[in-house]
Amino acid sequence: MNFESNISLAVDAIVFAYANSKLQVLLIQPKSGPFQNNWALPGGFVKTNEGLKDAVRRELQEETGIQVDYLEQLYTFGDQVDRDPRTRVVSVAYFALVNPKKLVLKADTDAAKAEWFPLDELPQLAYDHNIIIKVAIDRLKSKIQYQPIGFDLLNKEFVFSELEQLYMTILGHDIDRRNFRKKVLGFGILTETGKFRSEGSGRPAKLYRFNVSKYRALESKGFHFEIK
Amino acid sequence: MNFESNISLAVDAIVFAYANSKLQVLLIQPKSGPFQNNWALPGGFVKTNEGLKDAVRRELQEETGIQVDYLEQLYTFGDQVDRDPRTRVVSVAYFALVNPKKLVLKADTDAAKAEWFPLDELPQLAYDHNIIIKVAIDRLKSKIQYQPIGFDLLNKEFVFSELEQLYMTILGHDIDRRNFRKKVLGFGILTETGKFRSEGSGRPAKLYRFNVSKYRALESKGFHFEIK
DNA sequence: TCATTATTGCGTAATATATACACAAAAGTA
DNA sequence: TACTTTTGTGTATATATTACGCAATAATGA
Repeated sequence: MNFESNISLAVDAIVFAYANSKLQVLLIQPKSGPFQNNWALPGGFVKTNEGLKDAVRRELQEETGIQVDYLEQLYTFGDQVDRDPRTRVVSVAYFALVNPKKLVLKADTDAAKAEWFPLDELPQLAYDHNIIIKVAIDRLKSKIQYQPIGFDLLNKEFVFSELEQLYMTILGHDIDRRNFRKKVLGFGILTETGKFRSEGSGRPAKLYRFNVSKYRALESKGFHFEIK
Repeated sequence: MNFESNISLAVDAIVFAYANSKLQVLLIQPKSGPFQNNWALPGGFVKTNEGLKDAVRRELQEETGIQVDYLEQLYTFGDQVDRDPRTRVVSVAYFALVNPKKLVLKADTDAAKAEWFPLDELPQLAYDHNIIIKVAIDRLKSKIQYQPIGFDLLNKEFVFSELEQLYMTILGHDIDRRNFRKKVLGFGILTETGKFRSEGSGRPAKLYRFNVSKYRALESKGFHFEIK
């Protein structure tokens, strides 16, 4: 059996952040290749002795200096043989979330030019990356409804209106403040910090924290997170 | 940039069928390689100019002679560098369903030895295929709850008790016959054929058919299939 | 052929969940 | 100190889910 392959294996990362009531995607400016005028998802070829997830983490570090808060495999793009005009490349796309602190990109890495783009202002994208982003948005939209991953898009301590805004932005429909609060608090997975935050005018808001261990405990007892 | 790769790309298929109130998985006996004494998932290396899904279909045809009724990408296994003791192999696993007619495997293809195994009687498996199957079961379990893929495991014309049994088997808990029927019929995605089936003793049962176009129409109007 | 057994088909009441909706409290601002 | 902004809270209604028993139809065997 011959193990030589003419297929190159790459990974790409779709990193989402949340700022200004908008979802943001992290893009880089390719230094080389056929798409130097376009922006692209961070990513690159997998090394022979490197796990896929490790490859994503490495590329993200190298190209953007970012360490993500949530990372999961999204989909492997390899049905279209000419995705990359140079050679056959199959790409395993990963889906990542970061909290707002990561929005300021450090320039002190050997990072390529990297920037955040709001979803509704995406530039021309390289390869099939617009399709990949679409798939990632779908995943985010559906997963945020049955897994508590939204908290990874917020600061550790957050205010109810932020959580609510986040869900409205991602799901694309209004949410009743009272019912939302009632439901989420009813889960018993948030801890009051006792602190308040006062942003401009208006009554100061209670700061909450997502309680991972409580969530895990409830989950193992059959609790099922769900927000529609 | 150098495109040579030492990573081989494979596809594997987890094909489920439903028989004797049990889920069955399709396995093959490897002709070569380090696992000739074990059974393995059908699959093989992807050709340079072949889409991933095409590769799965080809391998399934070659190794088992089967054409599946439902096929979707499951997960790409590539975090463990030594999954295959011979060389680095990343495998894109696909998840497939077939109806009961396909349970009789044709011997007239150039198929390797292929057999159906009930999930609770799986033999020793090659590579990390037991893990892959576990992931596939999880997917089936969750997906059958929000997509009408269960019908792909039944004959075109089926009886309510079969559908109910299928769900009980996969979800692993009892279902109230009346509530189940009420709910599913309420969806409006089944068509009565007008025919009946009498299996042994007992009152003959109405034969139904899954109405794909009705489902699509409802879906586009916001209908959301869900069975817990 | 008639009683028995097995399986299907069906409705209603009780409970739980989701939705709709308005006003007071706490801060900043003019 | 009046006005604006934002947060925090409860109740009534509608909807969905669950629990539950009995008659109809066929095969089987005494």
